[in-house]
Parts: sequence; structure tokens; C-alpha cells
Amino acid sequence: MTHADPVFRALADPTRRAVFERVAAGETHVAALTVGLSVSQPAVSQHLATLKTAGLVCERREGRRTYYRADPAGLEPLVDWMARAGAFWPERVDRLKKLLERMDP
Amino acid sequence: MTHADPVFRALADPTRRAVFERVAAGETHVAALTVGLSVSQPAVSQHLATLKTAGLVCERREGRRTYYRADPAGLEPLVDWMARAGAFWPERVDRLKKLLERMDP
DNA sequence: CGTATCCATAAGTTTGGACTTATGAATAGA
DNA sequence: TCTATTCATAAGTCCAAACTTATGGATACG
Repeated sequence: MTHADPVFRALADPTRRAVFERVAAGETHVAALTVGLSVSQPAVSQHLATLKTAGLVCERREGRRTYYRADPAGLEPLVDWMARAGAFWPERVDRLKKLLERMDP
Repeated sequence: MTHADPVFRALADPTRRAVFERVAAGETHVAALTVGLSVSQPAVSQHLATLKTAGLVCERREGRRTYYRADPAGLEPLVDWMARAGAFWPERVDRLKKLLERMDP
């Protein structure tokens, strides 16, 4: 019953997904994110606002800058949904297990 | 490197996600899916076409009907992306593990 | 055969949302 | 204080895409 809708919507856009990936790689601020993204600074701010509403990122003000970091609980609705949608496929579970083994040997 | 884009796009729409959920729950045909979805039959067909392009469903013709079933490998790009995006959070991995344990005791 | 059902495609409409530029608030530093 | 950064918001534009109705092809069935 976790509302996965905002999360799916937020991650549907490639640019916004790129923003999230960079934030997830380590805390950064808006100006740093704007570099190399081929969109304007307001666009980045808007994407960050969407990600924040979806619960995927948190913010932290420091001086003139706003630092963003990924919220570890943000992807949980996605996992829950996959568990529900794929609950009928034991095969899926095996794949997930293998992936986790690769990630965490 | 798996193109997760079509998958994320396909699952972003609530109606299409509902279609996929019902297909994932068991093989069905278009007319059965149309019932209770509050959209027209062509809309359902279009959603199914999108899901098929994204690799999330397969089709099987039988008489006048077209039966759809979920492709077990369809969600893999999603899992891979999550692994990459969340690779920096060991905490995330633990949650996934707990979930899998609940799913597969 | 003729008809009804099932589905996909075509064509057109409409709305959400991903951008842009413009601007102002807040802070740092000279 | 004055100026330069940093960021968020406002307002407007534009396009993708989620619908609709219309239609035709294919199959079942009398």
C-alpha cells in the first residue's frame, strides 16, 4: 500500500534520473549538479523538488548552497511494488538473490 | 548498461501499471483486462503494446483472443538500475535481503 | 454464408510536464 | 554597504503521450 506512484513518476524522466544518480553517488549542491547536465539551473532545481516530494532526496542548507543527498528509504516503495508485482515468479526472486550476492560478497 | 528507460517510462503511468499488475497476476486476454479499468479497449491495447515494447509482457494468440503474460526478465533492468544507484548504501542491501527472506522463507 | 466478437491500428484531441527566461530572496565577501 | 553567488519560484512555451472514436481484419458460431 506504499504509494509508489510519485517514485515511479519521478524516475521516469531520464534527466531527473541522472540527477538522482549523481546525488546518490554523494552529497552535492545545485551548482555542481548543473555542470554537465545540459539543462538550466532552474530545471535542476525543479527536478530536485520533484525528487524531494517523492521522498528520494533530502536537503541541507549551508550558506548560499543547498546540499542534497539521497534518502535511503526512498527506493523502498519501488522494492515493495516489485515484490508484490513479481511475487508470483519464484524465478524473479532467484535473480534478485544472485544480484545481491554479487553486490555483497 | 541495460536500458532501463523504456521500463521506467512504461511503469510511470498508473493505468498501465495496473494493467501490468493484473497481467503479472496471471495470464489474461484484453477483454478481461478492459473490465474494471475505466478506460476503453483501445487504450488497454495501447498500454499492452507499450509494455511489450518495454519487454515487460509477452503475447500469445489463441483464436480471437490475445493472451498476455508477464515476462520474468522484464523487471531486470529495474533491479540492475537500483543496484547501481543504490550501490553506495549498504543499508539498502540489507533491506532488500530482509524483503527476500520474507518472500522466500 | 452472415453475423457477432475480439483485438489492433489510425487519426485527432487534450492535458501534463519538461523546459525556458526573468526575477527575487538570502548569504558571502570586498 | 555594495556586489556577486547561489538557489528557488513565477510565468509562459512546447511537445510527448494518454486518451477518445472510428474502423478494419481475423476468428468463432449460428
